[in-house]
Amino acid sequence: MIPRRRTKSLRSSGQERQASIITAAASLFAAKGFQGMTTREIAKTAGTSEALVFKHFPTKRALYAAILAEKASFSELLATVEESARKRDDMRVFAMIAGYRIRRATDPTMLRLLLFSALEGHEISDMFFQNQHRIFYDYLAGYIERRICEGAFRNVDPLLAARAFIGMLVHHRLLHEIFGVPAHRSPEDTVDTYVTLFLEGLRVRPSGAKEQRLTPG
Amino acid sequence: MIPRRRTKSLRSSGQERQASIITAAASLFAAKGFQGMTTREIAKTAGTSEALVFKHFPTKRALYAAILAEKASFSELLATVEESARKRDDMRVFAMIAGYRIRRATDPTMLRLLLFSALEGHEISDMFFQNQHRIFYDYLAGYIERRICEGAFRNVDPLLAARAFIGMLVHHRLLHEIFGVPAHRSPEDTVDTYVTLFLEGLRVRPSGAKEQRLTPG
DNA sequence: CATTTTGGTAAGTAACCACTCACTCACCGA
DNA sequence: TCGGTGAGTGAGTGGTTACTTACCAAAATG
Repeated sequence: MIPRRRTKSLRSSGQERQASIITAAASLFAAKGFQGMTTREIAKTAGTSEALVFKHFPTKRALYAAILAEKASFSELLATVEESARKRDDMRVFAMIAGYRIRRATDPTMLRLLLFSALEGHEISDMFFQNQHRIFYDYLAGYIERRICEGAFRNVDPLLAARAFIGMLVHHRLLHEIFGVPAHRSPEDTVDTYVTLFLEGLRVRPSGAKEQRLTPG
Repeated sequence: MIPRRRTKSLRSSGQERQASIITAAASLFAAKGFQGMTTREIAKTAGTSEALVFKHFPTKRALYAAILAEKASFSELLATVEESARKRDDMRVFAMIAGYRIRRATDPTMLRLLLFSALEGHEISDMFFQNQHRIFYDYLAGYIERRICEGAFRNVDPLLAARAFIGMLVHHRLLHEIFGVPAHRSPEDTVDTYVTLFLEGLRVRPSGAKEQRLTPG
């Protein structure tokens, strides 16, 4: 039933082709958006004909849906973070998240892909964001909330705080990957600056020195 | 030379029409992007014919350039902020910037416009970012740097700190305007949370209580 | 009033788009 | 060896796109 090709053949299996089409389409989509890429380009990039693309995917939109369905989740990161979270090692928790997003920035095309799909307003984009990203914000907000209850963090809205932190990181990538702003600091320095800035803003102050007006008037 | 039309006429002046075409094109561009909007739609939205659009703008790209050229600058905001900056009223400086971007969020289409143009990689987008946004980051970084020299802020990279703050705000708008996340706090609360979080992270700690380990181990 | 200028358009055109069709050919089981 | 099946394609199709052309009429000008 399943064709086991033991020797090299001139033809690919259906799954191989399908994967190569998705890969080609994904890179084109990240570069040009849904409207910007043509089915002819996709076929050429995938090394096949346009007709074959439509043999695998009934419409261009269906191909687009397949792209998003294939894309990564944060489960890998969350599992690693969870360990530091149990130890209440705030610095490490946030540094890992920041490092994951800045240093070895997942897939450089992911941000473009996500933004394009959101801007162009495809329905699947919502699902993508709800399933992949909300859990991430919720996890982080949950951690912050716990630390507030434990008296380690100041009493702020946990979800806003989580978004503030992710906001620093996303914006950083936005500037670099979308707007082409050059990095003027090493990734390590950058991660350290953001994490320290955020944690210092969140941690409770030593008691007795509640207010410190720096400038009179 | 200049046609002074004292009575209503059936025809608009060149400048009026040009403006209405740009307005129509801008809203369509923000909604669908450059590739997503068609010249036919632009004409229909502007209430004229397609041919007239091309009488005013030689190509679709030229029209796109006109859109970006028309769009706002931050000079208004910067002038208002400058007053609080002279008084060294940190809270107000950052609250004004945050309020400007969150409460009465400039033009809700601006962010979409900027992102679309950056993603689609038009050359004019670079110029737009360089001229309109860099000065904003540089101004904020300059203020932070001054406050560091004065001993009010901790010694962090001023540009990274500025980007961190703007990042919180941009990300906030991104979630709401692009990804459709509902606001669960009032704009005032949101601004206050972000500003406090950021300023607490930036201000120097009261001397004598440098380290406060909250959790042993 | 005649004329020039300017605002405005209907009706194209060539190129390009997503998508289809009729067809060939490689491979495999029997 | 041979027929069936799925991989693969060249050459379209109708519709849409950015952009043109040829022409018209309302003002402005004198």
